[in-house]
Amino acid sequence: MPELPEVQTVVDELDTLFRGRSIIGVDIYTPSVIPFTDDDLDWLLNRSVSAVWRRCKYIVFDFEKTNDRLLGHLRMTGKFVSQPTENEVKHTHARFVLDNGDVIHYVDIRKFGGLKRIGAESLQTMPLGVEPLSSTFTTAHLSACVNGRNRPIKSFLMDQQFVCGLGNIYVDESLFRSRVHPLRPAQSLTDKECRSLVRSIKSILRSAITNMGTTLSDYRNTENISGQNQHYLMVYGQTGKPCRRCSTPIEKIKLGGRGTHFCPRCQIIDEDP
DNA sequence: ACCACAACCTGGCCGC
DNA sequence: TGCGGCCAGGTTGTGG
Repeated sequence: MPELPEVQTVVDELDTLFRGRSIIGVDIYTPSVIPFTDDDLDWLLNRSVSAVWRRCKYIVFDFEKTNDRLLGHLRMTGKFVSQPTENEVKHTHARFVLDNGDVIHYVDIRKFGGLKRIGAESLQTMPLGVEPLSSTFTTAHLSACVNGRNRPIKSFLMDQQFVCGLGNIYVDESLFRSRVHPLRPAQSLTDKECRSLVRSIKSILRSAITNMGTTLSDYRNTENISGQNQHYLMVYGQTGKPCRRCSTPIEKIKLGGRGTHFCPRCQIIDEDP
């Protein structure tokens, strides 16, 4: 479910809920999802949270008086909620009780996501690329990365080791805005197209964060409220509908096992027909 | 080194 | 109603 804008929305709320609070109770219902040992629980209980933040699509909990952290990932259907509905109670795998009485539940239908304790240096050794909203994500960086890579530009952008945080929705939307066909070999992009893509990606992610993320079915923020960005999608999930730029019906193909949406007229493969 | 693909789970939807 | 098949916002391991 969640890509960078959704994770950012969740993290902003988690930071408000957790920062400065101590975790005074932890209940684990599904150990495979939240594999805390007794040792981990001893470490965690009564410890104060200093910050909750995001790296790519990972959620990071920092604590006082320790260099260890909690690292979370929502994968497809994970969410943190303070107000679970009846339907979600059966998919709750853990709950955290804070010293102010708040209770935050980790809910995950498909059980792909989860939460684990990591050491201080773990984050740096993970194969994660640049943050797309940072000043290090530039035309020069993208141009250098696509050099020598023949895979489709969509597959390249989905790979978190070059640029991280993008997923299926925002890759399709960014390629549409920059009029680049998803099947174009990455190395075939011109500098001009790389420049355009960098700008599209930053702009689309920022708008999605402003809109509190895209809710298609599962995604909700911690108060179980939907995002609003789904109302602004140009190609994702728009199969058969007229392109909002040229009225040609939006097409959907399979690329790397993922549904891929594009306008066959705006996003051409051949640069000079 | 690069890249495609199956696997991990559950639930919703569509067609028969 | 029921059942099979396909789809889903992500990542990882395997094998060519």
